[in-house]
Amino acid sequence: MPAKTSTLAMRKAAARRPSGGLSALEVEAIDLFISFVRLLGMPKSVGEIYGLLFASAQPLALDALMLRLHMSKGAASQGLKVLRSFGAVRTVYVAGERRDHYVADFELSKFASAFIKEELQPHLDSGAARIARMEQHLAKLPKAEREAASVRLAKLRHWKEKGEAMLPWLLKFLVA
Amino acid sequence: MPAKTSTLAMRKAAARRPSGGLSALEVEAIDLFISFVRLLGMPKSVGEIYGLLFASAQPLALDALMLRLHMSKGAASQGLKVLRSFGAVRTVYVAGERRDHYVADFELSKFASAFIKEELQPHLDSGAARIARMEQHLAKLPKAEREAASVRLAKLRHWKEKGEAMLPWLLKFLVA
DNA sequence: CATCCTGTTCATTTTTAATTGAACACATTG
DNA sequence: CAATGTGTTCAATTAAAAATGAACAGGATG
Repeated sequence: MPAKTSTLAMRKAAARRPSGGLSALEVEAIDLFISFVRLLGMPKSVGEIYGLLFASAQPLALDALMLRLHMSKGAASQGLKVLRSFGAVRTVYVAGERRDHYVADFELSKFASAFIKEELQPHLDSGAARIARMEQHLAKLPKAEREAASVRLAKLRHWKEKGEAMLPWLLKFLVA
Repeated sequence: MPAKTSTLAMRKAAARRPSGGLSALEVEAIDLFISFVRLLGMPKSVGEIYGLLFASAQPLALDALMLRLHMSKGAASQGLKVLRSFGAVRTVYVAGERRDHYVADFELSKFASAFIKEELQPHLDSGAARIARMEQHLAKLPKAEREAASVRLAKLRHWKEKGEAMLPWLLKFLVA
């Protein structure tokens, strides 16, 4: 059974901008999230979608997003896919509606932990693998070069350890 | 007076690859730093340059970078410019050489603090400004919409504060 | 002071990333 | 079971970012 998710006044307000007029508040939210997702290296369409859902009092379906953001169906579908994939957005049941309706999950930490798990962690791992390989190469160098190189490698190892120490902390901080 | 920065053996090794042959170690270092700078949203040429300087036992001049990385003069010049700008790289005096020679500064924290100061901090600031503007808009909304929106705004404020709390800590952690 | 050397800048080109839109698969409906 | 509604995928297009290379400015050199 659906919860009462919107008031009559809200529905009226939404009806007043059926095909794209965005309120000043919505525009600010969208801008905010565009720059946020860009910082994480995601396409701006993802920020647009999340921003609008974040600001919207009602759940929105794919065509509402297309219409109000002037975005193609493909982009909206893909954007929702990545947002779903890390739980930043979820579908809600809307009585008598056939199409999926989406709402934003307010836990911003979902962005952060997805970023950490999908970007930072793999980078650290491949970095560690590369350092290991460099150690192999090191052994084969003539002594003169080896000494200079091993100092540098020690630096890399140190950074790697620092990164590995930081990630869990960062994750905890953001999720808390 | 110049310090003794390279041995004869090193010079010979360098001479063996005058125009681009990169050692296995250099290739690994370059790959590592390419993926690192990409993570920070910088062009890969910056990672190539820093990677080669990091791995190189001798200071390198602009043409050496061009030659060994197969990179245009413009790209090398620009890349060095950004690396200099946050102190990841510096020039060293080399006796009897007219052109500038560069070495990598090993404090990786320079990348991190540059990123924080030039990317994260401005984002947080503009985010704060946007939230303030949203609060203005909020006041003008009809009551029904205002209530839902103010819950969301409170969320945003909370994230903003979290970010502001995190940055100094992060900076300290990385520089330490 | 004319010439060469070194490095920077910036308009153009190339490369890479994101978006579009049409084809498709699948479910629903009459 | 045809027709319609909904959402996904992916080849083609468009837009954004980065690299190139030629023009330039300033400094050294003879």
